[in-house]
Amino acid sequence: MNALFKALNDPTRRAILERLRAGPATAGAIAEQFQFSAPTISHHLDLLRQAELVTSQKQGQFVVYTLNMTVFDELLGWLYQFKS
Amino acid sequence: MNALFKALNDPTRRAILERLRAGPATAGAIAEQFQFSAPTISHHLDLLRQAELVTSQKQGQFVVYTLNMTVFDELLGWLYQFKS
DNA sequence: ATTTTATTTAGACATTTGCCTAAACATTGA
DNA sequence: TCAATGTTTAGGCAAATGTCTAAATAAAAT
Repeated sequence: MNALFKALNDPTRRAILERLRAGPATAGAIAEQFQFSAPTISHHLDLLRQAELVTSQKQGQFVVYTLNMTVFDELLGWLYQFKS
Repeated sequence: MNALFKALNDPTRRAILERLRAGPATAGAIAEQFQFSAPTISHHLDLLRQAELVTSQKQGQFVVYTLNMTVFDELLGWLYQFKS
């Protein structure tokens, strides 16, 4: 839960998640959309992975990142306790 | 949206929200439940108020904090885009 | 009036965060 | 094998964060 909220508490990381809604993408393709350096984006991706918001698979020299929507359910569950 | 995620990115603040599910409470009553100093809790309450997750009304020398569930809908809306 | 009680504001300090550049690692292609 | 490409790791730095104590503010009680 901590890692989840931490990962979401950054506009760049939230934008990465929104980008991945369109489908999996390589680290490089993701990095192209932002003005930050590749290492910076790599670090953001690492935090998203720690929160299990994304998964990564190595494909040759590329690393493909994919949204993991499973974790959203955990978050929704936490939020729903406030809806009653 | 930024203030919202920022406010949620702290276990003490999330615990305060959960405390307020049981009903409104004064700053002092909230602070009693934690090991932190009153100023620290006051600061957390300030961040929750900035995110509009809580409202506060002064009642005599007390300040009563109340959950504001309205903002949760905004968050649910953001999450929902990932569910399809 | 003065003191007590409730809360916030101010200022300091250590830790965490987000960014960078340089270097390392891993895979592909000449 | 050597060079090019894609990505991560390492290390450094400024800004933000979470905590504290001391002081200020405001209302209540004596």
